[in-house]
Amino acid sequence: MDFYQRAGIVCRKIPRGRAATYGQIALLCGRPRNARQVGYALNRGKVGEVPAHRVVNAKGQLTGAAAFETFEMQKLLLEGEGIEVNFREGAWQVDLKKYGWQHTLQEALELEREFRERGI
DNA sequence: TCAGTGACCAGAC
DNA sequence: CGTCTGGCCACTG
Repeated sequence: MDFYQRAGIVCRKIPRGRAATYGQIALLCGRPRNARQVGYALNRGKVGEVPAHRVVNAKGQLTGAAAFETFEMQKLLLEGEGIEVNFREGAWQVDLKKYGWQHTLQEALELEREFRERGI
């Protein structure tokens, strides 16, 4: 399987106004323990054009902010979609209970089918 | 070849 | 609550 291609497809499915976690993307790619590689892939632009600002860590922290044009960019992009960003525990973060992407089983199965169709 | 380092995380305690 | 561990793997010196 091509993990990076899968990650790109998954990222493009994150709905506007929602945030997904690295672990969640790894899970949807069929590699539940590859959260680190998701961050690596985004950092190195290995996943193509994706809404990378919607990807946060398991606590909702904007840990990738430094990789954007300016440090505030990710926060501004999220706020532009109606997502609240608060400074807590020494970091900017979103409330995943409110804004987390609660993907359905349907969506997961749909992705699996898409991967199979594309042979990745 | 090898050890260290990351946009990480679930589970164990 | 907090801290630790092992799993992941491309890249670097």
